[in-house]
Amino acid sequence: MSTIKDVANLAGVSAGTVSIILNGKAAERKISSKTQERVLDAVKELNYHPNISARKLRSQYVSNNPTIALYWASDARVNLMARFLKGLLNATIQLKSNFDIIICPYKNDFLYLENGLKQRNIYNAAIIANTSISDMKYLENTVPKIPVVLFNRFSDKYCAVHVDNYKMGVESALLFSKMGHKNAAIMLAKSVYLAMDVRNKGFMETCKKSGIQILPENIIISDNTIKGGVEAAGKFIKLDNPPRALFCNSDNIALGALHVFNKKGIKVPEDVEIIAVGMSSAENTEFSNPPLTVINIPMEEMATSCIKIISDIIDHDVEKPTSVLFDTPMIIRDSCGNKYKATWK
Amino acid sequence: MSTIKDVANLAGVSAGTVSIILNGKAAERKISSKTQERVLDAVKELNYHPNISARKLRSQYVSNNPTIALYWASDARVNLMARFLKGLLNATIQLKSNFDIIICPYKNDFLYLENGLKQRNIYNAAIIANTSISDMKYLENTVPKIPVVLFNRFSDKYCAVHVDNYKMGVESALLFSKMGHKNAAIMLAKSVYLAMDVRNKGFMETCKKSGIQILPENIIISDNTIKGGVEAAGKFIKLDNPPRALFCNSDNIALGALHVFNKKGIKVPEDVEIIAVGMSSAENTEFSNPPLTVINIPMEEMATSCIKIISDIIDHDVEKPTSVLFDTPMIIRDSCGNKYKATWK
DNA sequence: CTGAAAGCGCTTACAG
DNA sequence: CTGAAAGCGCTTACAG
Repeated sequence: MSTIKDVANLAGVSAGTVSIILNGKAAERKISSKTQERVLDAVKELNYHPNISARKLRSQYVSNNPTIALYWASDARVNLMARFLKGLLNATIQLKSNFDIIICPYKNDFLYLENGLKQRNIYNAAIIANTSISDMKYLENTVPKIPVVLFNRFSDKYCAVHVDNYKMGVESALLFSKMGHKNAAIMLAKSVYLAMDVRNKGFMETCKKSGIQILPENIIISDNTIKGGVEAAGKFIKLDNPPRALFCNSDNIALGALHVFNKKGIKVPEDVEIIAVGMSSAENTEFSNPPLTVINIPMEEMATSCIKIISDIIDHDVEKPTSVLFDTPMIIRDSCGNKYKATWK
Repeated sequence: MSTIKDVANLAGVSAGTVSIILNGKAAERKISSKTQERVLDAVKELNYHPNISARKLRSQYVSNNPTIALYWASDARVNLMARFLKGLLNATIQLKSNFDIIICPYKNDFLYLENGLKQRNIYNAAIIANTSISDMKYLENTVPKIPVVLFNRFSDKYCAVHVDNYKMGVESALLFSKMGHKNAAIMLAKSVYLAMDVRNKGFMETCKKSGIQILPENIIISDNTIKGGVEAAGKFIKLDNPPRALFCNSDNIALGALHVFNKKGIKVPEDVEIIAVGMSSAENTEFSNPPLTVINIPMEEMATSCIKIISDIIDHDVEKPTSVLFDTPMIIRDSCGNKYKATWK
């Protein structure tokens, strides 16, 4: 990286002159056009671009906002990011935008490569989202140089904003049980994320306890996309005895399944009842045909909470790791449990 | 804002000592625990947080990435942001992540309050998205201190990545005309954005030329949300003679309308044909019931293009404002024009 | 155990 | 018309 001095040397002028020209004050300071030309040529030749840190430091009238890194797995569902960012924007507006939020895409399982966590001179703090199992292992065994808040994950060691994934599975199984089901199917997003596995576990273990059978062939694995749901439903309808209860650990999958069911004349909830985990925008499941019963993960509120914790940390108001557990309310709609709507807690 | 010197003074030590303690090297340097305590107390009392710019400047082993501001209207559709960010992440990964992207939420009509454009010491360059009419006016009449790329807008004065909104409306009208329609309805997102108005104009003017009538009562205005579409459809079905051709200037609205039509037993495309402008994630319209015919705005590719232009600007490879116009292909699906699928360009 | 000083890359008031 | 120098807030090698 070349500096203003390099440019000055190449152009045969002083650094101050280069600065004046680059800041558009050449006319005002009556710099000769020849000098200007030489300087601009040198800038191009050296591919010089100014060091913003130095500029900021020097020109102090600029408010110096704390810089927050948002580590987001680049292959994670983008819809989630949208909901997250919505909450985050709300928070920054509420808190009068006192932070610079920098988006740091990372590859799952490779969080350990990120320098921002290892050095204290890049960001003031970090929010880490979508960690894989091995990313979490890395975090458990390292000491980041900056304060960290985990999004949608939990650890004793860190501040965390999370939900009870196991409970989501449990409640879905309980509702199916209440509806009298003895068999269930499950569509799973294949995933490097812990959270989804825990959901499945909660569902399956509670089914077992409640006398609901889940045959191995009724466990269908797919991508966490609408298309993935379409493919999963293709397998589902070919089953010999398709269960009349279906749990989807992501609403994308459920929307894809719904598409296929509608096309094939399979009626929801008459022929099959569906419960999904609400990860993407609430509107999508609220106005599907039929509207889907979902367990809603309040992404926006969780994001806001993240920012508030970060804000407290930066103000030195956090003594030790604190975590916030968000409730995940079951939103009963037409696809399952409508007759219990009034009584379901 | 307090500095390390303030902390040092209050604690009665030198700035160097404070730095050592704050960087976790107290043990290694055998700083007495009393001193450490005094310093940490002072940090808290002054609510000190380190100036990242100064840290970066001093510790040069940190790569000094150019900082790009992403100005995004905070009330704009979040789904759009998701698609945009997807393209942006792809680009940063492709280009080996040579940029720091800072999210700068702004309020529509108030872009002129943003300091980042007026000073050259905050960001190296900016992408501006979702400008309102008055924001555009501001941009036309000002000279930003940093390079700017407009997203989904056009101006002679700036680099821009955009689409032909008028043409979208024209092509929709032409397809309806080809299908033999003589009447059409239109559901419009009420909007501060220019782009949407231009679409409507293109549609309406071409309808007129093609002998398609749009009665005033067949122009329905709603929010650019699925719920908005639900409400608009509520009005639509109460019309005395609802047209059999419906243009929605956003796919959100179309999805909401579809929800209502399905519920009321109105068949698409038999009873009414729909064309929508595809702004949110492609999957949503691909797997609706029925799948929607859309004019797709390639948000992801446009975002990637933005980053590439920014990259060229920073490398001094852009002489004067360049703009990239993206094609918006009509994707024919079941909701309209299926019989022309093969022949439609 | 702690301090004084140099220097990161810039900008700007001042001098000539 | 242009240059030399100070200084923004930090960190670190060095001195004691």
